[in-house]
Amino acid sequence: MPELPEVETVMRGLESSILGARVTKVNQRRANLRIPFPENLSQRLSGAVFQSFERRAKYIFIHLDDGNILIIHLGMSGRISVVTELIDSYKPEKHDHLLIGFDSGQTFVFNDTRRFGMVMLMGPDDLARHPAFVSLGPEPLGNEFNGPVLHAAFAGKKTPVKTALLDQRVVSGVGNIYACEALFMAGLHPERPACSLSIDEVDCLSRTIKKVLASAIKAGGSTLKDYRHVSGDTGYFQYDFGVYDKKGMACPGCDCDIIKTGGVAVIRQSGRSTFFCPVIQK
DNA sequence: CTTTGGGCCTGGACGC
DNA sequence: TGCGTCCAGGCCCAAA
Repeated sequence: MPELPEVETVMRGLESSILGARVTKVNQRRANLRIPFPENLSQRLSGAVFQSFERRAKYIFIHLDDGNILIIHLGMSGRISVVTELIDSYKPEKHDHLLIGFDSGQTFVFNDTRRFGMVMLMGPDDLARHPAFVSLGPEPLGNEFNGPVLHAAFAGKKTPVKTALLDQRVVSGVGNIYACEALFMAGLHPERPACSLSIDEVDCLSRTIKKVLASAIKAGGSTLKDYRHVSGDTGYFQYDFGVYDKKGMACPGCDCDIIKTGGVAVIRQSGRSTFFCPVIQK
């Protein structure tokens, strides 16, 4: 489900609903998701204040007042909701794996059907050394990400540009939807070897990545299936997709005859579906 | 080193 | 109605 815009939206929702709340009780309802829950999670969280929130790549960092950081990854189907209900009166639903109750009377609910999500808890030193974070590429919305930086990251990479964009060491936070959409907006064919793009093409691509991510954040992310804001609302960027999930349809940039062109095409690259317009993406 | 493929899970869509 | 197959927003690891 969640790529950068969805994770950013969830993080902002947490910020506006439980900033400064103190944990009163934790109900961990199974031993693991993709990885085991942290040891003694309940004891270590109890009494802690959720002091600030941050997104890095597709991870949410929650800074606690004891200096530790609660890290959450939503995997494919992870969903966080904050309900105005005491933890003891909340009736867990199927796939609710972690409940955190606060002194504000609210309850944080982490639901994850497929259990590809992750929860970690560690101090800043361990975080800085952790293999999941050391090799993360630049944040695409920051100034540290631009055409020259992306061009350098593509240098020597023969892998298709679409696949390269999914590599979190190249740029962090971009997933399958926004990789397809950014390439579409840049008019670039997804099968081009990453190293074959000119400076100008990569410059354009770096701008379309920023643009599509920023637009998607404004729209509150894309809801295909599981994804919801912490309030339960859906995102609506899915209505702005140019090519993703639009096999056989006319792309919005193209007035060609789809009977002749077949409309939006789908191919498989490294096991993932890539949607693109064969007419305008070269 | 780079790149690909399989595995981790559940459930929905589709074909028969 | 049921069964089998394929597919899905991500990430990690083994193998080539």
